[in-house]
Amino acid sequence: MSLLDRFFDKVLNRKSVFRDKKALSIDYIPEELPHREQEILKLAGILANIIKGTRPSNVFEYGPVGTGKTAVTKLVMKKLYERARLHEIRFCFSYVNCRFYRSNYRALVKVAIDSGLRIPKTGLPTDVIFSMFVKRLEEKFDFFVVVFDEIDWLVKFSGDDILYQFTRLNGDLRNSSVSIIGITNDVKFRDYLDARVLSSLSEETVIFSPYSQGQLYDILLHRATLAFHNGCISDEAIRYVAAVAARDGDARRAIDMLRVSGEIADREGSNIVTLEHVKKACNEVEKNLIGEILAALPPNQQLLLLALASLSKKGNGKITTGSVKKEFDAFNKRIGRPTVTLRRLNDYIAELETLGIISSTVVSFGRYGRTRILKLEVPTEVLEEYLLKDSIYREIYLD
DNA sequence: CTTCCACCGGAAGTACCGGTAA
DNA sequence: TTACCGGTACTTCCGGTGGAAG
Repeated sequence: MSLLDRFFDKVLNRKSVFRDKKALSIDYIPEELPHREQEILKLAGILANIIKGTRPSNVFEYGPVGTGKTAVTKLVMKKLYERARLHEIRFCFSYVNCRFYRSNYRALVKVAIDSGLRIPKTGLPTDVIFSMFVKRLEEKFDFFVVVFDEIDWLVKFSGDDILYQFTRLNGDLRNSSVSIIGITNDVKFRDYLDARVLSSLSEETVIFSPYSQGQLYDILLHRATLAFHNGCISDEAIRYVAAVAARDGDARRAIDMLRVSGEIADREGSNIVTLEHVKKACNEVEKNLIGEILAALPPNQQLLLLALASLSKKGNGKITTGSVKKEFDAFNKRIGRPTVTLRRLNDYIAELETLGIISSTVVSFGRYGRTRILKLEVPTEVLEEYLLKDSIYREIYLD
């Protein structure tokens, strides 16, 4: 038997610590959501009107990342759907993650498709699709609920036109009705929303608060019993994850860490997930997060970060917009790629700032102008590790 | 007090792309 | 094929603006 054959056999025969890894995936929705009973009941209470035959209020859900907004909503919608079918109520819903459907047009198409219409991804005018959707509603459904998850992305990129249209849709509908659930974690979201839309959107509000360490422990324990074989994860490991994640009460990150811990244990051929595995996982998750973000960035933004890194390495004081622009232009010239205007560069800076990769503060030097002071929020070594994989970047960076 | 620097950031426009309907 | 539709990725234009210098 060859080396490889023996290796494959070994992999095949190796026992995994996982019983059901799906239970730790991001889009897994368990039947039970510990410590979210209040929120589930509140949301279900609002939507239960559908079973009774009256239109439920629009709902606005607010809370930081990883507090169960999406999970609670999906769970309630699923149960509601089953229940409505039981009572032969013509009910349908659409779940739109606005991070992916961030233009009015795309979001509308997603909703229309979920209502059962066959719509091309592009090419049709918006109002045509809207009237197709309205017709569909009148013909097929008594109730329709649209969930806009991460609704702030939609509004930020495309304004609130579509929300306005949806909120006033009920006035035109005779046989059916539409309700909207908006979900966000952006505190400032309310500021850039039209007052009319805001008031009709928040007929009801459900607030989600971060999990405490104890609550995180319960959640992790619950998921771990689903995902791991009995006794394949130590209690101290779970406690450690709960403690780390308690910093920002983010259950999604905690669950992700648990999954990676298990993968590391498998990789090392261990039959139990130990504290060591978990500690490694914490580092890996953190690093991967940054790496994935950096890799997904458009080349110009990567180059901007490189320019920033190079300037901060030279270390001659504060880095202003102007100095970055100069370095950025120089880099582009060396690669032989056209550069962009300062206006566009400002947009890059703003985008990188919302991603948390850089931070900036406006300062005034009086006579010597007003500008922004830029700072990298990611260690330069980490940045170099991920960006200098590209040989073109290496050439221009190491001067 | 006024000036004026070095930008900021909104609005509108341009070019190109992939798609549909007639 | 042509006339649209919407998206992306910019550019052009231009009216601000905090505060040291004059």
